[in-house]
Amino acid sequence: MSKRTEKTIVDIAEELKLSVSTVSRALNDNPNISARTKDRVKKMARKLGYRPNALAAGLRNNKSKTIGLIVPRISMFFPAAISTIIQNKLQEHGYNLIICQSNDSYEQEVALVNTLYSARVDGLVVSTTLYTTDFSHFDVFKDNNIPLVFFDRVPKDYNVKVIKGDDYLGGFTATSHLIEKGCKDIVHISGPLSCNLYLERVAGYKSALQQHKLPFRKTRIFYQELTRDNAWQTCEKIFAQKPYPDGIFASNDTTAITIMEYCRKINLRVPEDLKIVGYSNDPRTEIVTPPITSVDQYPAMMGERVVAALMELVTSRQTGTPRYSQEIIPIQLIARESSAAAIKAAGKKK
Amino acid sequence: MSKRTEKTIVDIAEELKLSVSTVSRALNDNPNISARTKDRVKKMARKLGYRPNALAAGLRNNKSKTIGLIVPRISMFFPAAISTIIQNKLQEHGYNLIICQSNDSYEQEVALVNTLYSARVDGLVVSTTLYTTDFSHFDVFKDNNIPLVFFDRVPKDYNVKVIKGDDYLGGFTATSHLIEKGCKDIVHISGPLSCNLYLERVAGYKSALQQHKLPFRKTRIFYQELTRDNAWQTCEKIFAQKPYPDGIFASNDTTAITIMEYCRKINLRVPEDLKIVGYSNDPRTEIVTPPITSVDQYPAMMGERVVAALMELVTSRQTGTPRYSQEIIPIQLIARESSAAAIKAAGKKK
DNA sequence: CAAAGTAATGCAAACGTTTGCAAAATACAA
DNA sequence: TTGTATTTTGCAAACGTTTGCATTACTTTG
Repeated sequence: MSKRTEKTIVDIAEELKLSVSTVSRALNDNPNISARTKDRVKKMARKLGYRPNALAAGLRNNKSKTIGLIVPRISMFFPAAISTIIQNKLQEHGYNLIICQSNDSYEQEVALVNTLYSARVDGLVVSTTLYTTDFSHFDVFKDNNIPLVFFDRVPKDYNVKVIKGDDYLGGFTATSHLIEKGCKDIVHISGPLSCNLYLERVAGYKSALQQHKLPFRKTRIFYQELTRDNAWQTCEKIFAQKPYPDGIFASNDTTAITIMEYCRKINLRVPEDLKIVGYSNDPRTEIVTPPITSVDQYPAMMGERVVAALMELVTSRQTGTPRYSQEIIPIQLIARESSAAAIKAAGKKK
Repeated sequence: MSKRTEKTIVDIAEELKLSVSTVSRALNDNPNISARTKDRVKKMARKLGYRPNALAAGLRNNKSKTIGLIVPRISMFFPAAISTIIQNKLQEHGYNLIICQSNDSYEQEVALVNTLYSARVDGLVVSTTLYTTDFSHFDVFKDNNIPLVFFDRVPKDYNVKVIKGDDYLGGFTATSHLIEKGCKDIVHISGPLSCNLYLERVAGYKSALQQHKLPFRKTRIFYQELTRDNAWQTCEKIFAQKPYPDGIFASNDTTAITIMEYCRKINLRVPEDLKIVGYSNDPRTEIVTPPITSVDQYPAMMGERVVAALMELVTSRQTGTPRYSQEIIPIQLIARESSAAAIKAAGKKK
């Protein structure tokens, strides 16, 4: 149907016998265009069905009003929660968001960084792959002084803006909680240590044991991608022989939930025989029976801080070399039945 | 640090004493550029750290290699599941995806359509707001013959490509299932009828009742935004007076889960006293106790079909007026304990 | 009423690509 | 060697904006 119907500002200009510059300024509410002209231009724009071309403007201005986001997976609770916030906040600031998934593949991450750079995004937000230890593919952004913000899974030894949870404290708090509830033999199921945040949680775990004079044993800690399948297999290992642990601190909630299912299968009572703490406070932890204790990471706060940091960087682009800071978002342990003390739990179960 | 370091193809051209056109063609593997030149160009591009500018190319080619996606919320299971698939598939096709959330606000949806048009996306994928009944804001896309695909929440009486679940059958199957399990008085909690798919599920519900010679009563059906809070309130209404229903078909899983929590609170046994069926097969239905029967909508298949349809439209842009078709994705009832027949359930509960 | 100041508009270049057409370089044939 | 076919390269315009600077059109003031 409509062939070359794409109206541009030159169409408006011709129609009104004005110059394109005047039209452009009028549309952008430039102060030294008369009110009358602005009015005429806007009316005509509407009449012609004019639609601004962001590509052209972006090319000219060297800014796309678009932000890139790379997360491992948008279907996982924590990144999903943060992405939601980020998208909504950016929308308020007039930015579009290109969301990409690395699927925890380093190669994909590298490729994505490049295409997002090609798209000339005005900023990039990243939560890295589990296995990203080399960060040089982000250099393009740093070198060209394009706002770059990492959150949650953040780089180690790479000078850049970082917003992360308090993983050390999280690990410490979770473990301490189990100890306080009476656990003496606590297994920790961790993610791979290539990802820094797991390292910190492990440190917190160790530190809590030490502080309570409990022994740390290498055999009581497992490193794995925290999937359902892996969790099940690890359970099989753990419960292949006695003594069983009396507490498990899992570094994500999928794992915690799976452990609980396993317990049900082998008739181990939670929390009487085994206490469980997860991580992230996935809403699933609340609806499962018994509800699972977890460490909340305040995703909304983190998302808001990410956008705030990004906007700061975007507006202060020219102001010399930015000082890269690291922000720590607090955590909070949400105690639920899965880690309740023996007596109380027994009472509740009738 | 680096000031005007942005290298362009003209830098490459100058460096190599070639024309920009040759460089451009070389980079794009144009067949009538000699292998030797291609090689030289690519080497130099790498050496200079050249990065293609997609904005410039997009402006010139009138295509951005970017697709827009508008969903109510990316944190809800079903849209999230589909978005994941769509993003991954598009990535394979070399397209970026701009994901936007309407937050179920009609005004936001309109605004998003416009900004995505401004961004000159090469296609738009939409699952509408609950309250979108006027679709004229999508006309820009139709009129300019830009690929436009709707899924799940699709328009009524708006000639466009549509990929939807079999909602009538879903409603029918869910209701029939409850009847077969012995329910005689089935409540249906539906979304607002401004959204077509709920209308169809209601039709399925009615039709199942009728087919089994059960009476349809207006008072046994509720229309509301399917949130947790609303579900709880509706439960309070439903169980404010006897007779209680013996089955509830909820049009989403959040509602189904909330109903079950409510039952626990008022000591109503599921499935003995009340059987429940949800919709969408949210993974939460599986981990809750008892697990909840739900209607699976094959989100992966739907997402794949969306992308396939989109790509077809993108490639056949010039080929006259496209014939808009409607694709129906099948559904499948996943029977779980929440709707188990009386005897069996009693046995299982010990 | 002229001069000077201010307000409003226009010119033209630039942003980084791609591409139709023309031109040059090379290969082939007679 | 010349002419023709074929391969390879270059010219220049175009995509739709924005913006520094120049110009014109109005006001104001002495």
